[in-house]
Amino acid sequence: MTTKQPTKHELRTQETRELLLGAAEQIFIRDGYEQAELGEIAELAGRTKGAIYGHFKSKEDIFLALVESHALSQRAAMRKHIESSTSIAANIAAFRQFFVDFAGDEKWPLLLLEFRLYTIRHPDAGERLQKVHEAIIRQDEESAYAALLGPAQKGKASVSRAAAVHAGLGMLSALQLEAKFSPLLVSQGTVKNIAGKVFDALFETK
Amino acid sequence: MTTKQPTKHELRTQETRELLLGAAEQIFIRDGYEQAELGEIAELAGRTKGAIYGHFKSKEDIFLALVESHALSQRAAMRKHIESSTSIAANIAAFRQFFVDFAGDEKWPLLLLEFRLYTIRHPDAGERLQKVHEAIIRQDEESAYAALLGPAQKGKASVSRAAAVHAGLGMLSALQLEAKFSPLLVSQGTVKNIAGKVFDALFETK
Amino acid sequence: MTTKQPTKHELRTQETRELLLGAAEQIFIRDGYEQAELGEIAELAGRTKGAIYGHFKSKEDIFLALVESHALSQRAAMRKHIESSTSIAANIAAFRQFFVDFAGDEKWPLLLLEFRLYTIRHPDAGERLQKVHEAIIRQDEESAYAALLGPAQKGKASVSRAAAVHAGLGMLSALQLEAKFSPLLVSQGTVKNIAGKVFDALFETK
Amino acid sequence: MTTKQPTKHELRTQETRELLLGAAEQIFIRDGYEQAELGEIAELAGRTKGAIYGHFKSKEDIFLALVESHALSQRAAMRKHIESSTSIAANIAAFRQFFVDFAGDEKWPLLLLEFRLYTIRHPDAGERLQKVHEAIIRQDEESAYAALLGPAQKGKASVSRAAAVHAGLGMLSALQLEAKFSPLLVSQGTVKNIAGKVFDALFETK
DNA sequence: ACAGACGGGACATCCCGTTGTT
DNA sequence: AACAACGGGATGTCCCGTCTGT
Repeated sequence: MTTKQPTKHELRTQETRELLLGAAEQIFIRDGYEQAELGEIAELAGRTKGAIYGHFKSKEDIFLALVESHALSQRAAMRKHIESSTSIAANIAAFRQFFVDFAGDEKWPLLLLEFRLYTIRHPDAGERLQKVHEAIIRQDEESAYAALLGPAQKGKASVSRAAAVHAGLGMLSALQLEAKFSPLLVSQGTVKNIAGKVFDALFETK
Repeated sequence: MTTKQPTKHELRTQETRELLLGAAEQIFIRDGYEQAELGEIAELAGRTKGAIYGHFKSKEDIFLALVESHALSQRAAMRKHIESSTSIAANIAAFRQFFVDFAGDEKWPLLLLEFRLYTIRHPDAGERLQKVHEAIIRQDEESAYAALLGPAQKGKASVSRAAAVHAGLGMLSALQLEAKFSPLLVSQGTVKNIAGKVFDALFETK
Repeated sequence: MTTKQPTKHELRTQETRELLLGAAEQIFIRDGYEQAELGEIAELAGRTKGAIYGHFKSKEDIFLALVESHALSQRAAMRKHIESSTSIAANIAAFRQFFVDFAGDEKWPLLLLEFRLYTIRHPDAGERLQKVHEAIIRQDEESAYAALLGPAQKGKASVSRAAAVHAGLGMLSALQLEAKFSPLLVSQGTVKNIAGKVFDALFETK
Repeated sequence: MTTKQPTKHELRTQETRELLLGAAEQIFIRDGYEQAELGEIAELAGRTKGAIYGHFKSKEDIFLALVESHALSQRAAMRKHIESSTSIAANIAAFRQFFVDFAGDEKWPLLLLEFRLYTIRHPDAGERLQKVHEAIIRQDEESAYAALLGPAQKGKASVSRAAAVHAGLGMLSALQLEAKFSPLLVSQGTVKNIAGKVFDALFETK
């Protein structure tokens, strides 16, 4: 076996890291990046601030680690969905489902919004940001998406596949935000309806 | 007339208020609510913090006043657009134009996003928040929008007019955010294309 | 009159600055730079940490301001001493007195030692450091000191006037330190004796 | 024999201790006591903080152990020098050489300065401090030094042998500090020149 | 003996809002 | 109305020393 037995230290480390990221998720979503307090995150995780700084370099670092972790699991989930599919039409259907589910999620969209705002306002946050971007964005996106979903329509008003994915996810984040903002007007059901419509419009799937 | 002639003093006061709001706009958009510093706002306006507290009660207050001011001028502009229109089709066209312009604006969408986030996280912010909401939202919205744009489609997947307006504006805010986040992928031109598609999808105008 | 009446604000500012620097002197000397607490300095001055940051940019800044202030008053005092002197011999006597007094001072030597250590360990502390240096050190030192004290002896073992001044002040700082370290062995009287001997040796005044 | 053969285990332990002290020397000299980080010391020694706390009780303890170790080896070296000497004149010459070498050393003087400052500021540091003092200072110093160097001159301005030794070493520490502070003005060559002059002045050796 | 994780607690820094002044 | 100084209080960051495990 190449995987050696994990020691208790390693187990503890892993457990703490997950506890911290779990707590960070709650607090960052609830309070936003700036208002989130590391002390509260630690407390929620049953640890102290000292533990946070044993695992992460800074508040920024734990935030980015959280986004990265979400992105990776998100991507893995999607890959699984699509692996079992054989036709472009099926891919599109799977992708559509992913979109709708994404809009309906109450956590990830808000986290992504925070991340977008943070990134715009800290363009020099450095290499860590690069890694997170790579976890969200793929290389050579357009061809990858074209292979998945078929090429984009041609024409003046057409939108490339990659742009559609990005803009779509961004807009759906805001849709969930809106649902939280005016829950009476924009229910979770409405969110799903709208998400579907937007997907169809962006990817022009008759 | 109840409105008396403004004195020189009042003019000066009014000017300061506008200077402050103008500076606040820049700083709040650039840094976000939490990171924005009142000192910097004052400095940019050529005043000091004392001036801010002469005109506003708190940081929250100047932020909300800014959003309210934008909302009112926005609404006035739209009203003007529509007043000259006579048919529902023309209304829809005018409204579509408003949507596309909104998405292309580089300030107001970001401000609105900040406002949404702030509101969600400070639901008990009190009466000031109410006034701002009223500036953005109308009473009896659905019927107002229906009168303007015609009734929404019926059916399981249909979306009410009011919900469409809210969700649409929210999503377009995020679209502009995306344009700032990935300018290479989502250009300002793409923003307008997508804004149009989303409008058509939401309001189902063949 | 060119000097306009100071406002109460300016008076208060000046007073607070002096209070803070006075308190800083006590604490920095007693505890050293690292162990000194800004809170204690503020408290001793009857102000709060907020006040410190209204007057100085950082802990480093208040420390350097303190050293600079001391250096300037020190230099002014010496200049006064020497102005009234007419011959080189009288200058030397005045300088010797200054040396002995310096060694006997219980504050300034320790402050200078802290400053030396700080400077060595923070070579990149920037322009502020330059200003402080200029307050302590003169330009074109050698000729200035030569004019004051006569030229240095020639020969292999001779020491330039400027080097003698610097090394001398440094060593006397440590002498005072030693007096604090072993008060029984090195009394304040011994300090003055030794300071005189060292001066004579360095400046080779028979 | 009470000293039994060291086992392999004990050798390893001894080696670690020396590694740690070597690393500590570098870090304490470079950063000063307060700024020195135990983590960095451990890393430099190729160990972890756990190892430090296996060998020493605290940060203070390793610092004092370091000073003590230096002092002991220093004293041993000097004893060797002097053992081979037969006349007081030769002793004085040997002692002078020791002084000049001390001033030229780039480590021990700085360490001693740190120790002096630390001691002044922690007078109640307890028994550990006593041990270190005994390593540096001898009992019945004056008679010991008088035997070595001849009695001190009599007279108002005379300085006892013991005081001269202490004050001398203290001042030379600061001399090396000055060389690091203004290397252009006070070169290592100048340091040796001045050290010699100061020695002659303090011990009044024609 | 040594490694690694974590607690615990301190502290510089920051900035909003208040107070007295002009 | 506007300025300027200051209080007040929070919080990210840091690091020593302990404790468990190997």
